[in-house]
Amino acid sequence: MNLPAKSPSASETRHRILDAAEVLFVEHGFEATSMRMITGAARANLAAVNYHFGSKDALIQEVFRRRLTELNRQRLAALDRLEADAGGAALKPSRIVEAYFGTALQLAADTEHGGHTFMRLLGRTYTEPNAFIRKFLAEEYAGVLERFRAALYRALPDVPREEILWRFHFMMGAMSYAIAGTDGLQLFAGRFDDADPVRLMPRLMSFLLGGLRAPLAGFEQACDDQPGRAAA
Amino acid sequence: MNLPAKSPSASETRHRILDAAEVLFVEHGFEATSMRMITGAARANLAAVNYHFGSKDALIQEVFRRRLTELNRQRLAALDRLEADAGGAALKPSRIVEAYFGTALQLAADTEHGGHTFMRLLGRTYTEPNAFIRKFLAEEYAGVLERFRAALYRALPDVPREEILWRFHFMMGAMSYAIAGTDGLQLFAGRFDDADPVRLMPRLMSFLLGGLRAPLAGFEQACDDQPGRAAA
Amino acid sequence: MNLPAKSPSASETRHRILDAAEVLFVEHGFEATSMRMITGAARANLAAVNYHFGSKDALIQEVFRRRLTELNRQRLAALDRLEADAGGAALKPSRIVEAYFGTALQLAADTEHGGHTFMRLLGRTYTEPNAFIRKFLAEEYAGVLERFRAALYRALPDVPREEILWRFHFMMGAMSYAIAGTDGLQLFAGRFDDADPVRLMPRLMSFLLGGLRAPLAGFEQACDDQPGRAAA
Amino acid sequence: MNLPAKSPSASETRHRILDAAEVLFVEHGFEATSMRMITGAARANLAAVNYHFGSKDALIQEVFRRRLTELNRQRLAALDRLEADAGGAALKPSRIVEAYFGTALQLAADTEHGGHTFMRLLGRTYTEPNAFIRKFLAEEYAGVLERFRAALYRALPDVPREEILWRFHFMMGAMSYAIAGTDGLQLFAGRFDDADPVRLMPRLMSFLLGGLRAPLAGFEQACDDQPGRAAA
DNA sequence: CATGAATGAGACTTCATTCAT
DNA sequence: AATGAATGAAGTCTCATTCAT
Repeated sequence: MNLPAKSPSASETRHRILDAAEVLFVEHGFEATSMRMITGAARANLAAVNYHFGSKDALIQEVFRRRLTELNRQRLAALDRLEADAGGAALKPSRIVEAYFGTALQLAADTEHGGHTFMRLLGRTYTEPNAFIRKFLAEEYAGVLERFRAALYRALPDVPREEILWRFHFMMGAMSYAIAGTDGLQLFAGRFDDADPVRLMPRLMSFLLGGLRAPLAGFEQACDDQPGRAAA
Repeated sequence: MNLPAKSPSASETRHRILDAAEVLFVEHGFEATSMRMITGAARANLAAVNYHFGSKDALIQEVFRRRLTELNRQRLAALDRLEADAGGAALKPSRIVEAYFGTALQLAADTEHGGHTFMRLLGRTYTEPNAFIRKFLAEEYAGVLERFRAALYRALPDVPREEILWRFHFMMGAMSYAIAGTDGLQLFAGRFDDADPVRLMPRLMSFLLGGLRAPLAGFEQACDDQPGRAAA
Repeated sequence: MNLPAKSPSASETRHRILDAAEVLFVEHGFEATSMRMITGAARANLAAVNYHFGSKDALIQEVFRRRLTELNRQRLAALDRLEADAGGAALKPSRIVEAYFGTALQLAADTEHGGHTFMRLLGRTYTEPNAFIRKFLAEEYAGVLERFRAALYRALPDVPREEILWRFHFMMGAMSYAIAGTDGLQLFAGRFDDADPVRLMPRLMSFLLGGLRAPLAGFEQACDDQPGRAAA
Repeated sequence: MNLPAKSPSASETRHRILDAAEVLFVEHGFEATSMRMITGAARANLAAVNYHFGSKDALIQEVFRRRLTELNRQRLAALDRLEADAGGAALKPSRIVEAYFGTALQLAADTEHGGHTFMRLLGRTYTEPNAFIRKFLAEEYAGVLERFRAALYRALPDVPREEILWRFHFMMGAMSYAIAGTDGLQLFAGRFDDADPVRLMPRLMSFLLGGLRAPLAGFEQACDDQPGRAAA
């Protein structure tokens, strides 16, 4: 099984280009990655990108589309399952957050099929200056975000909706940076002995939910300011 | 002090270039911002950048240096004050976080003198792929981070050090994205009626501390999963 | 005859390519018309041109050949008829000019079957810099021009032969430009309310014959310098 | 005198590029002339065209502008002189034609400073398919043509204005082709022993005026159909 | 008879940088 | 202190063409 696809319609070159581009985009960024670098790494002709995708921009778009379509499909499926299980009752916010960020973290933990690579790329791209990329990313996300936004509104009826959006925003930032920034800047170079993406999940999820549950205004709650110890 | 800058070494052209570059770097990124764009916006000769700074990379470095030096000086000063006030006792973690992130948020709230612009740039740069930029940013931060890391270790003696680093990491991500991503991707386009950077501060701070205080492992704490209401 | 073209050698794709190429060549020129444009407009595969014609140059050649062969056949037939009618006597120069240019103008008046399109293309091609095109056009014309040159020599025995050639040259220029330039440059934009190619014929023919009959050297003939009014 | 201009502001490279481009455009056409060919011939760097002109199109435009401005200035000056001499009386049509076409032919006779080269280029360009070139040529000509059109209308008050425009059109065609086509297609290859552009002038002028004076409609005027012999 | 995939060559343009002035 | 001219390298993209199917 898993024989190399010989069918020309599956265009094996096309896939090699997408894979090579994904890796190089993470490593050097979109602008600094030249078509020559991509086709070189993909063992393809320089003109192959334009032949298969039309332009560099279209290639970038396809790199995202093939992964995001699947990721967001899984996110929606997870949310569907939650709602089906709840049977009309309001969902627990933590479950919603898990459905959204857990799915992404699972993809980020996949180091075998490029999932980790892609999530690093995606994390960085949220602050991408290129207008074209921003635009189609927003379009690609529109549907999913709408669903999760509505779910959170229902789950947190007493929280001002604007605050919900902000916290969702903060959570996305924490996750993006956690994934994209770790191998990048390495501000605490050498100190992350354990950058295993698998173990990132519980750490990040705990942080995110802590942030989500934090008191709404001000931060001078009477507390000892120490992380709590989870009940076993 | 504060003499009228008559000195030719203070070269007004130099400042115009730095200001123009800062704005353009935020808008288009480093690679996509050409020397022509910079010198054009700064009403300077194309060769002026190389004349004043030596190279594009050196210009980038200087754009960061002039702001980061001051920002990190303020951070250290805030930490010094805290420690002086505590008189040898352990600091409250929330105060440390305030000293680090509050200072940055104050700069981000300054829309008059380019502070906001710079913080957006800085936020994006944490995930910058360019090796040269990563390297000097790490150097620029080394001292401050060392101090704050040590302070947090002392303030949270019972928390595994690795976990402290991770949470610091998550907090930086949430802040960076909150500042850099807001005007960028706009995933929830049009829904942020209130993107005022001044009001960002309490919101973000509350979220960060919530994350910092979250239970360490797992997230099935017995709680109602709702954000708390701060005591007045 | 007129059997339904079932023969595969008549390949309908071939004709669609020729028709599309003719139109595009007029619109954009040879160099600026790519094989993609041609096969796209002809709803054919990109490789179809090379398959059917061998190369782009061969296609260009065929676009001309299929029309020129017929046009020049008609020209020769008209001249044959004139000579047959004259029964050995010298021909009137105006009849010869009519045989040559009138035939072309008739083709140019055919807007139904691409004749107009082709004549615009032909008109422009007389000044085509491409060596290959010049060469085969010259060959294609060699026979016809030889016959008409000889006829004019006979019809105008007192006029230096060099002058005859020059005037023939001038006439071709006037006609080419009249056909090719009208829809193109439009120097007098909007002023040609009547660009009907059918009505072009008498106008141009009158001009050509006026030029042909003009005094040979100098131009200070005693005349009122006004166009004559034709006798009804 | 005529020392090589050392001043950098006169940018000698710029002129070399313009001269080289003019020659190559005549020889190969705009599309088939690459920037490499131009800068190669001008002994300049490949980037020099973009530095001095901004783009290939802008270079094309400048090639025309520098010559056409002068040519049309001379045409207007000639017309001004005619009108001044006439002192309010109507001009002879032949004088107007001389002012317009004679000036052009004089430039075409200048083989020393590229005038001949340029006129061949100009002649071909009247049927140029490239929309951009057509547009700016039309603009460049607008003023001159307006003046000459008005002058011809005044000089030929009894001739329908539309007919005047057509004949002007025909004359431009005859001239363009006479200049541009001679060295090009060479339909009568080898037969023009005397292609001397200086001697072209009286020949063409005679033809043009013959066409201008031709009877207006139909061409069956009672005449012997022979070119007249000019009165000495 | 026809086509999808692929390619080598070359197109125009832009880049950061240098240098003489 | 500053600049206009110039350049080598490299960018993306399009070209006509080929070939296995």
